Amino acid sequence: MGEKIKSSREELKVQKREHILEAALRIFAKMGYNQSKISAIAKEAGVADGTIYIYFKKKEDILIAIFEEKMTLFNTILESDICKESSAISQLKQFIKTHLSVLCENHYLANLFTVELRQSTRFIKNYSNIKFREYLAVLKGIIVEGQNQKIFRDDLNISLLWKMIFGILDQISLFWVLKKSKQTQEEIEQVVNEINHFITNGIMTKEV
Amino acid sequence: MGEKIKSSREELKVQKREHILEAALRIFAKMGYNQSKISAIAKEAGVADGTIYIYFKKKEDILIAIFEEKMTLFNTILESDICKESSAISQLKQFIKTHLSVLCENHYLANLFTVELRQSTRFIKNYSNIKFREYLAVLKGIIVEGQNQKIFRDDLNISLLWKMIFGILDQISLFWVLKKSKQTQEEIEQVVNEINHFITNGIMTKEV
Amino acid sequence: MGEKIKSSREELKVQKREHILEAALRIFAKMGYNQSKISAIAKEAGVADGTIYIYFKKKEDILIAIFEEKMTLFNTILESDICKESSAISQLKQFIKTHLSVLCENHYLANLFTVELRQSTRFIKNYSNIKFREYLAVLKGIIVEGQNQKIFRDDLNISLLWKMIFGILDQISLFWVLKKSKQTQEEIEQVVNEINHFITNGIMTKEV
Amino acid sequence: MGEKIKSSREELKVQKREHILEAALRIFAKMGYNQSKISAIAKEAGVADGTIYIYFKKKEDILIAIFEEKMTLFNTILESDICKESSAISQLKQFIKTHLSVLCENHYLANLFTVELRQSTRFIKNYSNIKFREYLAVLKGIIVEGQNQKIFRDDLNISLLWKMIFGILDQISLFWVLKKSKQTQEEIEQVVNEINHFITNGIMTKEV
DNA sequence: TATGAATGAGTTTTCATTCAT
DNA sequence: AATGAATGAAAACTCATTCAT
Repeated sequence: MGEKIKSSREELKVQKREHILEAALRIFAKMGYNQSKISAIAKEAGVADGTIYIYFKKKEDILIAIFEEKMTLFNTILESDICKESSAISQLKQFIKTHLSVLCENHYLANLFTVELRQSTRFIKNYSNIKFREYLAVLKGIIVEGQNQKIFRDDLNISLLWKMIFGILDQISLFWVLKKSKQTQEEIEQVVNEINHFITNGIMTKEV
Repeated sequence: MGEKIKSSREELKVQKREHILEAALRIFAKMGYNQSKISAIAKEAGVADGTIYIYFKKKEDILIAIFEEKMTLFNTILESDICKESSAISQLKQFIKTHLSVLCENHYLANLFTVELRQSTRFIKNYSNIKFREYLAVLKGIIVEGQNQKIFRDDLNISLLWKMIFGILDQISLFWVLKKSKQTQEEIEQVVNEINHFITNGIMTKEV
Repeated sequence: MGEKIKSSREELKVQKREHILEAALRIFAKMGYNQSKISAIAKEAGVADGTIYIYFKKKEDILIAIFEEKMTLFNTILESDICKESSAISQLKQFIKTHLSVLCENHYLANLFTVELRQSTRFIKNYSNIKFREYLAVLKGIIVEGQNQKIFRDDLNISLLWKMIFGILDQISLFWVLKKSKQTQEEIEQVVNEINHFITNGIMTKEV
Repeated sequence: MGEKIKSSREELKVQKREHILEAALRIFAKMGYNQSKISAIAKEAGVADGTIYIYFKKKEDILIAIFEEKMTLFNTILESDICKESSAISQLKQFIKTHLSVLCENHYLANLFTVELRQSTRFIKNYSNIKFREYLAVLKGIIVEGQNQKIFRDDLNISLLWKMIFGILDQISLFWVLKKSKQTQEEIEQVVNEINHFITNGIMTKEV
């Protein structure tokens, strides 16, 4: 019984923590990390300023926690979507599609990933970025798989390639964030196809 | 005579302004924009804090002024390098090479372009980016030229393509900025070739 | 119980606000409004600089808050003193006496009313002066009452008259503030009589 | 010849000084003394910031100089107007009229006298106010003259009386300054008559 | 655990005044 | 004498973080 109460209490804590993170995500997206005041986040979450510090040690920890949490979710979705596909070529396409769809669905998150995260210098430079490495592992896995399947060229510089692909997706997402209007499902589909075609075949005309 | 004195005075002002911008660029690179104190910039420039405000109205204006100035230079170099090449294919390669070389040469500038500028809400959201549009015009020009020369596919979505290419170059530069070690000329050459190959031909193996 | 705690907390806030206002009044009197630093007020009140800003948004708000508070008290005393008198002639005399006595008693307040308030552009130009209007209403009431009682002339220009009477009292108070030495009860009595005589009968010799 | 050149040079200096004072008066009236920047005065006067300091040692000296200059002029007009009248009763009326007319004519000056001068605490408290004493001497002279002529009561407390009369005129002027609209000649005449009646006869009905 | 009042270090910006030209 | 660029002290105000209740 004591256990149950305790676990229910802990569950409440987890929920409140989640609640604060969601509030912070909205405030960060609206104001930018540096302009976001703890008091604004507290108000948005409906708690007192001090309460924030029961759940997070420093302001930056909120940013990191959101990233951790969201990136975990992001990776989960990504992996689950990818494993449905067997050929590397369709996996890659799915990777592109999931990346863009999820961020398009969640504007706050897209803003965080493409804009805010670069603002926390310490974050970019010093934070040992396990979750981002997991994201990359998925991408790298697809590439290597494609090479094994003899679909992708053997001479690809993988560490260069993932940067290029991530750069492409990040830039498109950034554009959508700044544009602010949401894309339709068809528009996303179309863009995914074009990106996919670009990545696989490049821009040159087919030589005879 | 009055004219000469006046123009010499104005010239001094221009020089001092330049001096402050260079100092600010170094401080921004070292500390990040938000952590850079006006007093640190003033000290680096060897002037009083108040002097900064003779040349710039607000701190953010310094950031934007550096961008304007450097981007102008950047575009000049870019255009001059491009016009030496006649075929769109070699122009594109040159575009990649110049972009990466210049930023690799100038670490401070690369940091500003890839990291600091995204910190300025005003810059990224409200600033109608004339210099950046000029940069894009060059890139778009190359693409269209390539299409006219029947080298590049006719069905390319240009506004998507430039984002992808810019995304690639931006991401590679960002990586180099964070890595901090400078690339050798050979390494750059190698990366340029690989990026160029990727953009033109994609990642798939040649089908028979 | 929650209520009680809350109300006790709120009571403490009210007290501290009061405490800051009293401290500010002393500092304003010593240094003048413009020369009074927030840090000096905070020190005088025994709180941190930032604490001031929990209670007042801007420095000028402190000035206005003191005025509001003190003027309310001032009006209360005035009305209570006046209503003891039945004839307009004795009411007027009491009005003069109370005005001068209260300000003579409270040097800080006199300084605020006669000197500091004129320093606040916002106060003097934009502030719709409810408390001052209440003060005037009392004065106007006495005049009209005197007219009804056929004691005061019927052809008096009331809006001119209150300015004259207020001008007289303000000027005498200003003189005492600048003089710094306190008046004795007898001196005040004497001055009140003379002012009263002046206002009621003017300066001319009685004509036969 | 040397003399002439020198005197012409000195005359130019005097003119430029005057020019700066007029500019400062306008700026002080528009912005208030504390909000008036030296650079704004310099711009209004069409000179460089530094030039101001050739003519005045400190910012406050400009305020004092304006006061000296304008008060001298004010006194001159006052005396010249007064000496035309022979009876103390008409001199007093003329005093009231000149005071109000001049300040009504010159809004900037009225603002300076009624609002700005009280802002410079040092000015009010420490400045040995010769010009103001001259102004008072005129007023006192009229009162004493009236007593000699047996027109004004013998038991008047002169040092109290001048404060009352000055307080009245100052308050009416202040009201006009804040009101901002200019009075017509008829309105002034009317007010002068009413003030005069008040000062001479008070507010009571004539007893039989 | 939750609160929110209190803290005070920290930073941008202003502006009277100076002084080399 | 005139200029106006340079100075740098000064001060209002902010806000992440703490801690008594």
